[in-house]
Amino acid sequence: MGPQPHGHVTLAQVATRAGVSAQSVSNALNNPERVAAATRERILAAVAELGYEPNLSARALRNRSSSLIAVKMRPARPDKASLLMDDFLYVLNAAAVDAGYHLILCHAEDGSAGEIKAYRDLLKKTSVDAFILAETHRNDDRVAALRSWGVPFASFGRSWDGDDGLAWVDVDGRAGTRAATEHVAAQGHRRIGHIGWGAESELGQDRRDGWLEACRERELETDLQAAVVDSLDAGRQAAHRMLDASRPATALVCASDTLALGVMRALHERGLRPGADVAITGYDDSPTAALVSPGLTTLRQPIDEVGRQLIQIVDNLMAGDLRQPAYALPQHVLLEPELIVRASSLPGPRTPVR
Amino acid sequence: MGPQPHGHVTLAQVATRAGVSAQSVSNALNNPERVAAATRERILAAVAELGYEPNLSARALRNRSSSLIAVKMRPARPDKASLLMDDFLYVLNAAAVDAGYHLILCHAEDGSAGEIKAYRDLLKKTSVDAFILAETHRNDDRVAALRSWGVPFASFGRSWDGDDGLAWVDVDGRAGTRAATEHVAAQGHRRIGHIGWGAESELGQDRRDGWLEACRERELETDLQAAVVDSLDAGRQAAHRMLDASRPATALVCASDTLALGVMRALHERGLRPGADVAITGYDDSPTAALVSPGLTTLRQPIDEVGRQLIQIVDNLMAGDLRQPAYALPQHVLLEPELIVRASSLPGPRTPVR
DNA sequence: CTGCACGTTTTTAACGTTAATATTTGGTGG
DNA sequence: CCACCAAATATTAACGTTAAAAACGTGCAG
Repeated sequence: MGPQPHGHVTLAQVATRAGVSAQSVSNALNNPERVAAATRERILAAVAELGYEPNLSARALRNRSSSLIAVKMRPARPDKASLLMDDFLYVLNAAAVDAGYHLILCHAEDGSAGEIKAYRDLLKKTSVDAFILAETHRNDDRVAALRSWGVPFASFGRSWDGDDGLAWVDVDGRAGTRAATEHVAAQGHRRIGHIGWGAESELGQDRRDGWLEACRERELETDLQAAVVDSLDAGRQAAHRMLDASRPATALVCASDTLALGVMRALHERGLRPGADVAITGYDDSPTAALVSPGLTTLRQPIDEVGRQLIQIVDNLMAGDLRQPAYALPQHVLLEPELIVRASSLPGPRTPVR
Repeated sequence: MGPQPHGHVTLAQVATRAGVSAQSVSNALNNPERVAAATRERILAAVAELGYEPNLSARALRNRSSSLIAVKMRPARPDKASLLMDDFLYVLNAAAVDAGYHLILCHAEDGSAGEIKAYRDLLKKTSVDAFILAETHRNDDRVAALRSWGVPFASFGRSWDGDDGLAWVDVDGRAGTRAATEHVAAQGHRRIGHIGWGAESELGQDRRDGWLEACRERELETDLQAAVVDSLDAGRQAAHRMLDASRPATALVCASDTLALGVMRALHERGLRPGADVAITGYDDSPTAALVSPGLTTLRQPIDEVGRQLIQIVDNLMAGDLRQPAYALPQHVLLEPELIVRASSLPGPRTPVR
């Protein structure tokens, strides 16, 4: 009585079983209101009995839509605290499956030429329905390309060039860094430095601004700042500079966990203790942050929510796509990060007891 | 002169352009030897000119194969050093794309019931061509299910029940732990403890065996061992126990970076220095290992190679599938991990200079 | 009793590809 | 000059689904 061992059950077989036409079965499943209640029940019984599942290839061909959403994989740089890509993919996929889609991975170098070609190929070949981008920047080629093709897409990371047509979900970096700065200020710190990224990074500027604002409100000096690349060693060297200053930093707010871990390395080299001697905060709540000793105070991005929202946006776009090709319903979602306080920013006991 | 703005180019359009039938175009692309050289060139020119890319949905429907390989995403547990899933997916995807496939993510709880149903659904609905599993264990339901369905699949992680029909790629955990043990022994350590996982984990036993062997060869005691769950806190507590022993450990070889980081936490709590006071080694070379201070000595798994091999195996299986349904060409690949020596296992300078 | 509208169901055709089969072409040997 | 063969190309049909149009009652107003 179980389902067939092999040879996928088709619509036609279900139709025969239920004594109706194939189209009625299709309707019963996709447009239930079009078929009479009694017939519908009979059909659904046959579907359940035979264990029918629609063949997505056929449906994709017929509908010109694959229910696949493409996401780009980035290589995990060895030097960096894994940027929650792992978690992000997981929640994104969960949300996608929930909404009836599947995630398909896109492979391309970060260089935009090959990347755009990869997108186009994917689009032409597999009929990918939508794209999820991460880390868009000013004048992003990918955004231009995807829009010119009329494909629904959404970005994790806002449009920095004030492009209202772009749908995005982002996390408020300024508010995050501000919270971290206020937190260390509340511990009594007055010489609070910031280690972040160069001016070419809009994200970096945003995070730095939060520190600037918080310092100005408290009339703290803002001379201790560094704009470096995102690597352990860059953070380490910047920390050494700020600790060698005539009036050295007692707290360092960083734009990433990677940089903060570089600071910890510097302290380790100087025989100083994170927390007790110098307060440190990072950004991202990478797995590493919870695992180092002492634990790293950091900002957790609500990626579950980011994932859900992104899928919802492309889902909407795909529905709306039927009426308007573009700028139908631009959506922007700005979420708040959460400050996770660990020992790296607290004076703590001299010799902690277990 | 560019390709059409929209409305995907079809085989028929190329055929018209080249003045041949659609089938000839199909042949020119898939079975070049069947068409005359002159015609082939004319066709390929038309293909290039129109920017034709085959529609994979149509091809999937016709061929009953989607060129999609399913991989399961796991939730990244907060307590764990990100288990290289990120990197693994990246290299796996790169290898897949290289071989003409795409990776599609599978979502399911780890509980086997729902997971198998998810696999089956994917198989029925999308015509997924193959599966990649990770961390198979003894009497794995998934292996049984996939085999019963006759789907090609390969596993990252060997078959622990001596199942020769299962194709797998794995990394030699025993050799890895042995290398770590020999490394600390070479530093002069004589009281070398091991913190690993319980007997239910075949992987854990394998890694422990490497430590046991290395100790026995050197006639070192093996009384300092702990079998715990894979969490920071478990590692931390086990470390405290081994340091409280009457003849305490001076080196701790761990089955994972997570456990090793727990040991570091314990040392931090006791005011001891990793490397200088107690040598520590981990396993996996998670991003965290390079970022903590001091850096964590650990074993790097050659995941690039793992990814390539896995894809090659399923690729072979899919080719061979035409002749033999199963046990056609079972493949087993055992790779060696690489010991990455960092400061956590070295006596090092008392106060390192930058 | 005819005609018409409505709710329900079936038929037809198409999405783009390719295996299987059929047809054409050019060349050989009888 | 015809029969025959091989190579090259064309035609047919099918993969499973669904939009669109057609067909089928059934009830109701004229």
